[in-house]
Amino acid sequence: RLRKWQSRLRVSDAAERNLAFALSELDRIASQLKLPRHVEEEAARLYREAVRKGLIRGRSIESVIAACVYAACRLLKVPRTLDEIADISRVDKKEIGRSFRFIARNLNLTPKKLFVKPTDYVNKFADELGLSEKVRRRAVAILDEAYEKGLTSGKSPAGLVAAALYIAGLLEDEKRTQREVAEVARVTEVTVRNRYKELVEKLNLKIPV
Amino acid sequence: MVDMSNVKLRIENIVASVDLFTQLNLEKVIEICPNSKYNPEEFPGIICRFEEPKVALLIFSSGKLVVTGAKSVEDIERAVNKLIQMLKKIGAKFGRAPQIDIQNMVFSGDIGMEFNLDAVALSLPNCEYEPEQFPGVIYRVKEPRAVILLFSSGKIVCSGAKSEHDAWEAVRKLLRELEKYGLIEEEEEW
DNA sequence: GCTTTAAAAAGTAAACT
DNA sequence: AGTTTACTTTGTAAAGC
Repeated sequence: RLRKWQSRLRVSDAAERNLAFALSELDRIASQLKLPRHVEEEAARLYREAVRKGLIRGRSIESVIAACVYAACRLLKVPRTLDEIADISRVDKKEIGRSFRFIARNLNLTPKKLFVKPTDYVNKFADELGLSEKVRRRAVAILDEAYEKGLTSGKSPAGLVAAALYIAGLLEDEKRTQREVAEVARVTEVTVRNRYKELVEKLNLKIPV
Repeated sequence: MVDMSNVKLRIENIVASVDLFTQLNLEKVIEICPNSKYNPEEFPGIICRFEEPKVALLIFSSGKLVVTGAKSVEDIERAVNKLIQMLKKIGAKFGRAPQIDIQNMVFSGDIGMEFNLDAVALSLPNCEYEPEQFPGVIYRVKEPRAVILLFSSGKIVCSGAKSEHDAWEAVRKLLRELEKYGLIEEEEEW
């Protein structure tokens, strides 16, 4: 009897310790990424639900916390790339991505709920690049037309937004280099060039020389 | 009725497990396998490649094998028989015919139509689509058990099926779902 | 869970020219 | 700016850590 009681105490002790560790890790990530409080709270809620459903089994607490942060950002439309989260997490991007897909499947986080409009990324990247409202609107128009013409399926949203901002910058005479847009979007210059090439060709854009 | 007349499937890879029902001394086996690799510290089996038929074999001391890379079941049988002839030269005894089980067949294919994967992900239940991580929609079919990767070009990859018939059934089920959610006839309405 | 093996899809990354 | 090679995803068995 006493033994059983003690083991239950031990189990809840471990569970509490794990939760405390998880929440401190969440705090660390949230403050470094300067996430709004509601995003951090949503990530904590997702984590508790994941624990309740036994989704942590076989995964590290850190990868699940990072995955919950990414999921909360997507759910609440607060753009953050997986790379930004992976940079400050101890686990790599691949592992966080796996945990993210696993919790998304099991917490019914459908693609619809997780969908973030390219527009939201436009504003985030444009903020970091110091681009005007005019350039942002032009970039969104380019992205909308690209979507209508079926040029976006399967492509990295970050890469598309980076190229759209690069083009919009050229068209509105607020040029940013490929290197600059690639850096804020966390994609390579080659990806910016590839998307740029396709958008300019298929949307018949005239780039001023 | 689902129209499968424009759908194509092609075998790309077959994985089979084999039991030779004989214990093997791997130290002796490596000496007769030309292009082979054996590092028990990193992997317990011998990794051996045949050029004809073109397959890769994993050979274990229990006498069990894994044959991968084959394009037909016949290739697997030929590879197993070829290995048995080689093993006989180093004194291995075979009292009965090997047991071959097909474990996985991978197909590449084409549905013959382009897709707006955002639209597919929004309406098709139980699918995954994370273009930042992988360009295709991942769709799992329960019965027959298989997974289909669907790309915007309409090209597909079907893996996990245990027969060509199962792969076709899995693709048929995906098409039924796509049709059910109005994702098939689209062509202009992106 | 991991280790190793095979092959395709289409996108992106890393390393070069 | 563009090429080559390599890696992302899916599934599967083997023996052992």
